[in-house]
Amino acid sequence: MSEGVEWAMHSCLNLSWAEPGEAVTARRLAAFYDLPPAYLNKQLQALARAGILSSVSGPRGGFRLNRAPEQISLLDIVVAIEGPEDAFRCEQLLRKGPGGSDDVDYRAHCVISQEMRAAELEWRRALAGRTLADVRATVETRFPHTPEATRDRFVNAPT
Amino acid sequence: MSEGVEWAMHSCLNLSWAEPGEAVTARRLAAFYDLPPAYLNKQLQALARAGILSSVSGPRGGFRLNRAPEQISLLDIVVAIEGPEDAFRCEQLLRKGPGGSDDVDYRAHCVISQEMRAAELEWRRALAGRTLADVRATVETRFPHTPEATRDRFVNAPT
DNA sequence: GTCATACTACTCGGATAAGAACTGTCCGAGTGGGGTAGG
DNA sequence: CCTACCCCACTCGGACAGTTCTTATCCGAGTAGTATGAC
Repeated sequence: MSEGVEWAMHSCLNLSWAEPGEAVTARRLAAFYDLPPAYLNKQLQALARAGILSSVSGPRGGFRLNRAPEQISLLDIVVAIEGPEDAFRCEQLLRKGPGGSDDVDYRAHCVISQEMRAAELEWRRALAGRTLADVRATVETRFPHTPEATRDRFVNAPT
Repeated sequence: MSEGVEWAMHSCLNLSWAEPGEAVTARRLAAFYDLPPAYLNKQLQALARAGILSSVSGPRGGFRLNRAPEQISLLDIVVAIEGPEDAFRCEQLLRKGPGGSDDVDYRAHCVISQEMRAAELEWRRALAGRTLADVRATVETRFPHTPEATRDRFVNAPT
């Protein structure tokens, strides 16, 4: 899995602590964890294309959450970065096997493909059932000073 | 996910239909689906290193299942090819964040890491709960001629 | 006829290239704010 | 003093290289079977 998923998760979480309506630049988000700003920008663009973030150009521009954290599942973020296709992609080997036919969609009929898909469905279900708001609430319970510290850092970023 | 996982699944399934004690060469297994024999051989080597297959060199050599199909879970095969590490690897970004410490293992404490791990655990649980014997039984129920057709092809492979 | 031996063909195994995907960087299009000159 | 305009700095956005991982291939080590020759 791409490393950008982790960056996107942490950045969305940090954005959820920003002042409402405030746009945060990719550079400031990158400064949190010493990430390459241009590359993080690329990931944020993907999140914007997926409708998770909205982007504003120019001075006072940046990114902000486009939906309430309750409406953003972890699966949404993963899909925005990794794409919608399954990790296990059935190449329909059975077409070339004994008794294989070109008219059959083996992605649906191959038992192995079914099992792999069922497993990935469990993974997706788990991620779809947790939202950014859940994560934020858990963090705030364990580390109550985090929202304040994050907002501070938005304002007083080292660069 | 590597394409080799699919090849390994189908090859293990085919091997489960071989005569007991019969070794099948990588070339014959590759002929099933027009796969590159040398590259499939590489995947079979990984399965052998993982203890799923046993390999025999020389004439009359090849690969065969090293355990009963009931003792081979789909997760075993995936791990043999893809390796044991998680798809989502936590880079411990929080170390560089506000209040981050070098002495904390954020793979265990970061909430995002925990959520991603929980989801992958569901995926692993689903794969670990299904064995090669389960898949074989399902295939034999739906396509009763498959075992015979497979053994035929082991003997009369086109090359 | 029987046995030992050398040979050959065949297989796995790891070392070696080609290609693709991920990672990282750069510059241009567009925008909002501030300064400046005029009224 | 107020207003309109222009300039500029700043940000996203997509196009452009570097690096790692996956995919694919090739040749050598080792082995079982076979043919051969001696006894």
